[in-house]
Amino acid sequence: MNTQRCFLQVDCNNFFASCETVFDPSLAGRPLVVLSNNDGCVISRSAEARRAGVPMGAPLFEVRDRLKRLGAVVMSSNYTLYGDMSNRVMALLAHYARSHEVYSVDECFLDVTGEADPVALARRIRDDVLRGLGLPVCVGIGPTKTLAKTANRIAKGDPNLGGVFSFMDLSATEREARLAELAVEEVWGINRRLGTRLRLVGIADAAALVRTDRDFLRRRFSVVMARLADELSGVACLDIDDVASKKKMILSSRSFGRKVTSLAELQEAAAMHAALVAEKLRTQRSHAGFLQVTIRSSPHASEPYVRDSTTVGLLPVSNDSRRLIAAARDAVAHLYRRHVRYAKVGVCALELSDVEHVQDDLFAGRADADARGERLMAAVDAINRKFGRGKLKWASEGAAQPWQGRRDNVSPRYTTHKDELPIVKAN
DNA sequence: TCTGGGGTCCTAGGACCC
DNA sequence: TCTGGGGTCCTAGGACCC
Repeated sequence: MNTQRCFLQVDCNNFFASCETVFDPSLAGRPLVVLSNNDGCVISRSAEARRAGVPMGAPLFEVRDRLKRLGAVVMSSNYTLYGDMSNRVMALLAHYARSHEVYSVDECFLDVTGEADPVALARRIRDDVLRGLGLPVCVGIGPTKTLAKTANRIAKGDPNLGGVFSFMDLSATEREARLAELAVEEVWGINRRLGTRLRLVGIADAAALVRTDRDFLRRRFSVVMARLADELSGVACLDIDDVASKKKMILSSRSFGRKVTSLAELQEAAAMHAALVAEKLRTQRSHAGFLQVTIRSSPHASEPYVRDSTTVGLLPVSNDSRRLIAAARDAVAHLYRRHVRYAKVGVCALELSDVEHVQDDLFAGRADADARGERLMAAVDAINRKFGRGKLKWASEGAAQPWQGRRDNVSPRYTTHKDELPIVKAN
């Protein structure tokens, strides 16, 4: 017998803003926004800020007056806190299903195929996450991942649903009616550009997409679009990806707190990113075959936009911070142009391979020849794990780092740093 | 003055081969 | 005068996600 698949999609509401509120209850019920790195844009809003019309993604300088009028709280982002809370949510969710997929920092898919009452399970999950971690979540349920995702969107949009919506027991007519209410741009995987192209051929809502001939979608758009239509129709094409696969590229980049014109400072920043990339490579036990370095000015400034990048091969492949730093510094020196006001630098590791499967190079010798280097990196990582990232730095990263971004109002790292634990006072 | 960061997948088109 | 065609591999760029 063919059991119908059943997926739950759990998504934290306003995740970053909610994390802040958990540890500072005085924020509850107030308009609150969390900013991107460098205090640039709004990337998370409390329900109150959303209702007041603060747009997602808006640059701070454009909405600053409005936020002030609203009496809104404006926070810098605290990824240490959000990352730790995310781990706690995911660990809890893993208990409810035979397999689960951590889809993003605040989202998880659960495979609960065979579950007798998925709606009851979803309500229990909601209660447990709220009680255990203080975070509100919505749960979408469907026979495919895309329908579960869509159900979640419906649950989020209608307060009467109590945070849970299911496609499982709807008749074909009922399902079609729900999908007809969903603009095509609101479907997972369709954004503005694809939405515009779909509308040009008369597809304006999710129900219309389901009715469209798959061959046409494949030819006119892509296999992804045809698969999307299948998924929305209840035919499961996507499965749970439950083995955390290794990254195929690892990058680190950041805007500067102010424009940078000196080569020395650019190189310091590039060295810092290279060291971070190397550390991430070691964490997932990979070597990089190539390093790509990009430096650019601001695309918003009045002066001409400059964006230069170069890719250098690492022979033999490596995850040694010193080699990546040297390569990044050389690359920056090569790309650097005088008089450009640089806004950002990024370092990206490509062509990653497992350290367990080292491909020896005929000319460059054995990749693992430097056992001392490996021990050194292991020691550096151990110290930084124990005492906090960045405790041990490379001299070429610079000491003062005047190019670092702004973080004017960052909350304490409540859950990961002993000296920043929240203190509860009892009267 | 001030506009994020880290990823994945797919396709088109050129290079190259026979 | 007439100047092939089909297959594969690779890369850059586009589009999307959160």
